[in-house]
Amino acid sequence: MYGYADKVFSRQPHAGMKPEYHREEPLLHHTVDCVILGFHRTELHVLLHRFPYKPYQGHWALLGGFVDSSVSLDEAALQTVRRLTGLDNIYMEQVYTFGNVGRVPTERVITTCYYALIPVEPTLDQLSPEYEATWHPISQVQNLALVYDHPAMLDKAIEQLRHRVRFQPIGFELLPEKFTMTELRQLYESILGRPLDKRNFTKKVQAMDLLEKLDEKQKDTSKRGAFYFRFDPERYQQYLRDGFLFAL
Amino acid sequence: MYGYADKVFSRQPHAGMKPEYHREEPLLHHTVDCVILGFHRTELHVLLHRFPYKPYQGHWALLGGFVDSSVSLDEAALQTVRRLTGLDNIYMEQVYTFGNVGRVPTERVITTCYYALIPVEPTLDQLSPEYEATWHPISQVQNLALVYDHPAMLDKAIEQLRHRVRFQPIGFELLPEKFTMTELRQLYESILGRPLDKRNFTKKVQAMDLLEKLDEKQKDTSKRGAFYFRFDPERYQQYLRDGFLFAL
DNA sequence: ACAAAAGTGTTTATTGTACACCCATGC
DNA sequence: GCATGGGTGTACAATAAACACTTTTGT
Repeated sequence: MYGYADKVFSRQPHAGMKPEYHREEPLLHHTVDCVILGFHRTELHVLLHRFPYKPYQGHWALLGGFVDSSVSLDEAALQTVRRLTGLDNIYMEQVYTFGNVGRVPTERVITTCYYALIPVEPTLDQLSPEYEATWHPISQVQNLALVYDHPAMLDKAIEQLRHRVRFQPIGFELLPEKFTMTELRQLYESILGRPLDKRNFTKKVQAMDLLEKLDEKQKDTSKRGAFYFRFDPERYQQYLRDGFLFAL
Repeated sequence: MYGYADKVFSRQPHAGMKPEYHREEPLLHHTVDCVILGFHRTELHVLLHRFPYKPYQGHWALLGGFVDSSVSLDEAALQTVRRLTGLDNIYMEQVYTFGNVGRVPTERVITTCYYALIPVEPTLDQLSPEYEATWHPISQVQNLALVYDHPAMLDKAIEQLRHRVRFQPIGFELLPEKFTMTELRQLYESILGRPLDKRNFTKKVQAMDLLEKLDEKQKDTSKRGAFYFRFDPERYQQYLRDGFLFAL
């Protein structure tokens, strides 16, 4: 998957077509785990839940789910996010598949990791309560002792997002409809993990002709106020399709 | 996996540890498919075999294999290459996991795609004959009607190799010990799918201080002869670890 | 009046790109 | 002597990076 979900619905699952040469082949458990990312305040956050099973009960973990034979991997990942957040039509991307034998001590299971980009605010008070899920700033996660190889999953997801950010726009998925230039820059700073020059950043963003400056100002963070911008949806879609090179 | 195989051996496979919450979960077939790449003459080639099962019997396909619960995904991929070529200690990288429901018409199977980089010459007359495998120039493969979603796998593998080539050295895996500057350039041209300026290429490669110029000349392709080079193993390993930026 | 964040251009250094001729040799 | 691929340097353009002061306004 790359971008928004292709709607691939399940069909009659191979009824009676199972060929001879598959009959005797090994069967495995397969799960998806989702690195659900959002931008809140000045930093990227990840949505974690408290792991409910021993021996890691109570530890923080990415949310995941088993894949059964009626859904695609992509759908399974989408369902996981939907189950937790209620959100649909989510931007997701596959990251990597973790398949070492001992990665989950109690069980052989292969896990495909996805990351999802979602807006944080809509989820703040409607996270499905059964999961005890909360948002954590990316910079704090290393202190959290995630279960299994979830730290590696998170690393790989961030690495991939860092790469992606250079070739396609991502703000739409993570920012509210209206946002200030400072917010956009802080988003990129948080993803890339380093400060960016304010003037050069503004220059480059404006050169892409992707933003529309609004008349309205945000006055929360300064007396003077900062102009809001929003994405030009057409240019945004075009860049999603064609890509760009956003050297920061 | 990234680079050479970690030797992860199987251990006692979870005997008696299966937790309650896994007992009832769905089981699936999982395979690995390998895009085995090599550089021959002036072009990148891919090793394909004739698919032995209906309904695609006789079509060209990537070689793959089932994953069972005693081996990691990486090991399964290595075994696949070893089975076909007899080669061990292969450079491999995971590409993507394909998990749509209908991707294999007869069966629900999830497949993780890897690419492997190997030298072609050692394999030329010792390919395991039971597979009817042969090398095909990358530029010709689109005419070949590969089975299932193997065309997409090949595309993704090449795309990833193109990306990789910009950040880490790869010649060691694909070239003989001694090679000419022209051969090295043709390798990069074939991977990137576009011509590269001879002078600029030489300049950039030499600036990396990665090659050692030998006294010996290759005289096959010209009267004048071309100097052989070889990689400086230490610098090569260093670049593999630390990466570089090789803007071509 | 002052604190706090917003906004705005220029200069310099670096890097990428384009380009053409002579060289060495085997036939 | 000529055909074939091998080998080499320079000039120009584009891009990235560094950098500091003025503006606005709520308190």
